[in-house]
Amino acid sequence: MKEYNLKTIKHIAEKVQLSVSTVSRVLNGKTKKYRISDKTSELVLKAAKELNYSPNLLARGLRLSKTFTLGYITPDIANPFFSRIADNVEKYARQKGYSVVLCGSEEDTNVEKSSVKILADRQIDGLIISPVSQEIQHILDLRKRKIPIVMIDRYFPDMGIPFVTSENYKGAFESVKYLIESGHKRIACIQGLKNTLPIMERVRGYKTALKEHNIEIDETLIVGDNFSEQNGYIETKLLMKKANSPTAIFGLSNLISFGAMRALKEEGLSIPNNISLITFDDLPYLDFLSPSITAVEQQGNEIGNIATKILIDQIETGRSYESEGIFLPTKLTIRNSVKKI
Amino acid sequence: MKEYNLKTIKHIAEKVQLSVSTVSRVLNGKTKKYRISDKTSELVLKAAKELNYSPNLLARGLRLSKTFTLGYITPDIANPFFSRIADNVEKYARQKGYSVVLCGSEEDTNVEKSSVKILADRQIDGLIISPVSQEIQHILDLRKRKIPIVMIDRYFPDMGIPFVTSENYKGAFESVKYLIESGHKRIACIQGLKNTLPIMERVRGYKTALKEHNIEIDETLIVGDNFSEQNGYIETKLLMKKANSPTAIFGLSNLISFGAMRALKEEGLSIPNNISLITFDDLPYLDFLSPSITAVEQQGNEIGNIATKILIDQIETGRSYESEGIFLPTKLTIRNSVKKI
DNA sequence: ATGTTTTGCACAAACGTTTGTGCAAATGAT
DNA sequence: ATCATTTGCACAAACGTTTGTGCAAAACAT
Repeated sequence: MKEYNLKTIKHIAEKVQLSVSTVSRVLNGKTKKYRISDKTSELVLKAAKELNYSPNLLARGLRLSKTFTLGYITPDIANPFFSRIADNVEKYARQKGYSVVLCGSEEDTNVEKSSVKILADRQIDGLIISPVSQEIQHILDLRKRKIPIVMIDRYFPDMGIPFVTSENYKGAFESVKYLIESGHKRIACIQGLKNTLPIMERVRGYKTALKEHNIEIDETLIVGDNFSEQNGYIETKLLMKKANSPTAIFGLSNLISFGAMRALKEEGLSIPNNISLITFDDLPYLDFLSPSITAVEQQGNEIGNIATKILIDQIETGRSYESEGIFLPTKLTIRNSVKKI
Repeated sequence: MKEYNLKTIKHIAEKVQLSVSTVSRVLNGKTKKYRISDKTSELVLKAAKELNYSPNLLARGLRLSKTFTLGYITPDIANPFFSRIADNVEKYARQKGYSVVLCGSEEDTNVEKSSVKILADRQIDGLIISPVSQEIQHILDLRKRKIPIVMIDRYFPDMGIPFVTSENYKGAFESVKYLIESGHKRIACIQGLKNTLPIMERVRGYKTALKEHNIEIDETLIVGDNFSEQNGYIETKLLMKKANSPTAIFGLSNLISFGAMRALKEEGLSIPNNISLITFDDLPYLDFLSPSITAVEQQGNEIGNIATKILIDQIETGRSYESEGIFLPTKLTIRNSVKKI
């Protein structure tokens, strides 16, 4: 295998006996502006092709203070909700000429902070993030550097940072309403991370639905504190041991509900006969379970696309996004996991 | 909000009235080598902290020809098999001080080519890739530039490029053996992309198992040609319309089998009474379906971790990996989707 | 006091780009 | 033939680092 020396603009310049500036201008299509003759232009292009030239994006980035790089910080890329978003973020970005560097926050603010710093040091042009907590100074710091940011799923309102999320309140409200209309009164709600807005909004939807139907809110039925499968599992176990156990569970995320299902199965409780279930996040397999599970669908694809579009728009126009938050409608897909009682 | 000017080494130098070289050396902990006094060292560190200095990784990368960046090219990050791998790749890399830029290939060689080029231009230190096809010149070109590469899942043997994959042959062999021992003779096999090695190996395992049990191979039962859910769906529909339809289906990936299940459900065929099913790729929900689905588990976490470890080892030692391929064992988890006949 | 070694740092080049400006040569006008 | 304009390109600086080398001043030795 023969040694392969990376070619630079300089090599082209030497080969065609021109200056690097001329070569650069030709390669960047600025021949008119700098009055490069067609003859030299062709010469340069031919040489570039022959040498298999490819620009060093580090150097360009350094010079231009523009890297065509986006950061994407996600709590858990293995979660299908986030991986679907990542898929769309990456595709959209690539189509627009941007690359995305993927960083995990592992649902841990300190990890998130260090990921933000790494991305900042890499001089990203913009950031997409689903922030772990309400601790956001590191994100505001980024903004001070004039780096556009878009939040996904989780967000902070009134900070002037645009976000794309679902109609969490409405989605939860409709679900619980449906449960109530099916005759349920003791409805448990297993939360994700408590101080995230989607969860706060979903819980608010849950509570409002109960109130509107004159059902007293039993705080002992509002349990859980993170997005893990384990959380769903444990809380379900505990719920079902209660003296006055619920007749329905509303799981506020896919993993939580999965944990709930695992617990119910272990306990020999059947859905929907012994207990009804509705979950946030729809996934294809939910339709194949017995019973199939009623779910609140979020538009993961659109969330990713829109967030990336907004971000790139901000980067390229310099304008900050006019309307702060975008709430995408959810859809309650009714299946067979809720019993009429 | 006050303007925030990014601080450079130069600003520190001015502030403490020293040269940039001294500052750089202090910041890089090279005080002994260059005999920087403790006094100046402390002075510099203090100033750096005060100014909230953070290094520009582009500039450093340019100077050092080392970016601490890995590329990860995957056919479909939304596929849980790949997103799990991505999760582990990113975590391992981060722990070792590397970032990963995520690129999709969309199961398309041309997209893959352009992704490779983008990453190369970004001067990545190494690449992890699940190549789409056997067309690999672009990957060999990367290698000519001395950029270490590790292949995941899909690979080409005997090219001197290390890879981490599953024991596809054995996993398939065991599955089909199990089907045969359950009394099945007409076993269909729905493939993914035909010219990928995992598929070739799985099909080989399938065929060998049949042969060893003196069952004639019926090529019309070997169908399908890509990894999509649709492929599984369509091929299953066609299979079940056949005069002599199979009694069992072996789906060679999670999405394929999911498509198969959808088709079977639509056709009103029940698993395992009307047809048995085994799938490659285990996922948590398979245990919750009725019936639960027998599956060949691949160690996604380990694949990601090992591949990243190998890659970074190569980058940092400069040695190419001694043994070319790593085959991780699969595990057949027997559930209730196969009927004894 | 003189010579030698050590200490402590600064200078400048380099990594590969992009771009404002300057300056000959070619072209045009009269 | 002379002057003005246009054409076509080169020079050099800059982006923020890192690092080989050079050179005073300080410390030491005699």
